[in-house]
Amino acid sequence: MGVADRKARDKEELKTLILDAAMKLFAEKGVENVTIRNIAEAAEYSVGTIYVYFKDKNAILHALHTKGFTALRGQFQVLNVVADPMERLRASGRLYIQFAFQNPDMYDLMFNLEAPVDFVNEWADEKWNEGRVTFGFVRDVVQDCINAGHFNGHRAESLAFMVWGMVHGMCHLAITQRASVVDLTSPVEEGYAEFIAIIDKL
Amino acid sequence: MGVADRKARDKEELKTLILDAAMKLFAEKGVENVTIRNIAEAAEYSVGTIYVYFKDKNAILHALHTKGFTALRGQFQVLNVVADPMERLRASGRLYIQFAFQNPDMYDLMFNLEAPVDFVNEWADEKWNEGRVTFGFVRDVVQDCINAGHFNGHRAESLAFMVWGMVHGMCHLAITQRASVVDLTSPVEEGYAEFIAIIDKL
DNA sequence: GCATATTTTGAACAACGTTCATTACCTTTG
DNA sequence: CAAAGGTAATGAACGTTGTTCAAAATATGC
Repeated sequence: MGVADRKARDKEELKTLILDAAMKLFAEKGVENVTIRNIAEAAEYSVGTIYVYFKDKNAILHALHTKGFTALRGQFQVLNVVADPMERLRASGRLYIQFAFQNPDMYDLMFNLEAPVDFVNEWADEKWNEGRVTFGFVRDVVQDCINAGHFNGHRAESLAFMVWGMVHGMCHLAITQRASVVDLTSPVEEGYAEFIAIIDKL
Repeated sequence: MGVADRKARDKEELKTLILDAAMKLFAEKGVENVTIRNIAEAAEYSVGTIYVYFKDKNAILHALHTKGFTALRGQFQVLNVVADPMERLRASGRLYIQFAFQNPDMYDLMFNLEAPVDFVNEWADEKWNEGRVTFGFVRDVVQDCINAGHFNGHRAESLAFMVWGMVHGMCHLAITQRASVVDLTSPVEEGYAEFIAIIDKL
């Protein structure tokens, strides 16, 4: 096997090597069907080595989950060039949907991974930073819209959560196959178009 | 143990007995942490008996998932007494949110259970009936609103999906702890209030 | 070149979902 | 009532999982 003929690699690289192998397998076989032994084989290391670099399987899932939010946040940065806040809001939703559909497995990991006991404090107690920053971007966009005179009588925090929930909800329903009961060819796109039409009328 | 001192019970009842035991354990320990052996012990039967009544563990999850949608559909029926379609729409969302928060484990099961291979046809190919009927209720409400002159220029199917996505998305984020990054005491309620405010202005 | 520290290994363990030959129970018949 | 036949319940056993850890391999320092 490949275990024999591999080169010496830097230590920190190994962590990302394992993560890359895991992510690749998740995309191929689905998160549920990937074992630590699979990951070890794909990374060309033994099972024990995986546990030297990651406390347990959940730590791998959690690392990928964070990587996903970092990637999404990075994509959001690009939108800062859009001057008009309303257009920036529209584009945020479009980009979010695009991200979800281009990385459905990653998306699934980012939102269906239940907070493991080890990370439960990091989750509930103010410390889930990637999520905080990513939502913060959306809230800031909404706040900019309000400052520009839109959404009269609405508050940024709650309105931003509604928007996040709407876009996430449609993506989640689609990715978990629940949108098959909707008689549309592109439910998420068409649903989002309804939202755009609504805010255009406000 | 309890296995010895139990009475003879009707055959079809045993299936629901097993399901009730499973649901109870899910609520107590979380879906992930419940084993077939747990369920068997709670139902006071042996492991093998579980497999007489259910093909495998997924069949149990799928049965509960369907039970959940049936229950939700039943709750929706009550709303038919609400004459005004717009008020019925608002009430549907409120009831949906209430259902999700009163049965978070059931809700998790209903939407996070990935379509098992055995049921994949039932899902994708037009046969996921409980879901179809439940969504159909929402679409009909929206259609009634349109017929009554509201939501000018919108289509019932896509608008209904947007609404479903919004309410589901907020509930899902809250139940999976993601709403902790939102600086609100009741993110879902306040987010839904924003939606109500928006449609009141249309 | 030897000793020490670090990294990698994979056999072993407990617990899981699942199967199936065996046992226990119930019903029918003479 | 007793024997026969059918149905329901059983739990030991199997393969696979996540995880551990003493041992082996490799790298580093002197």
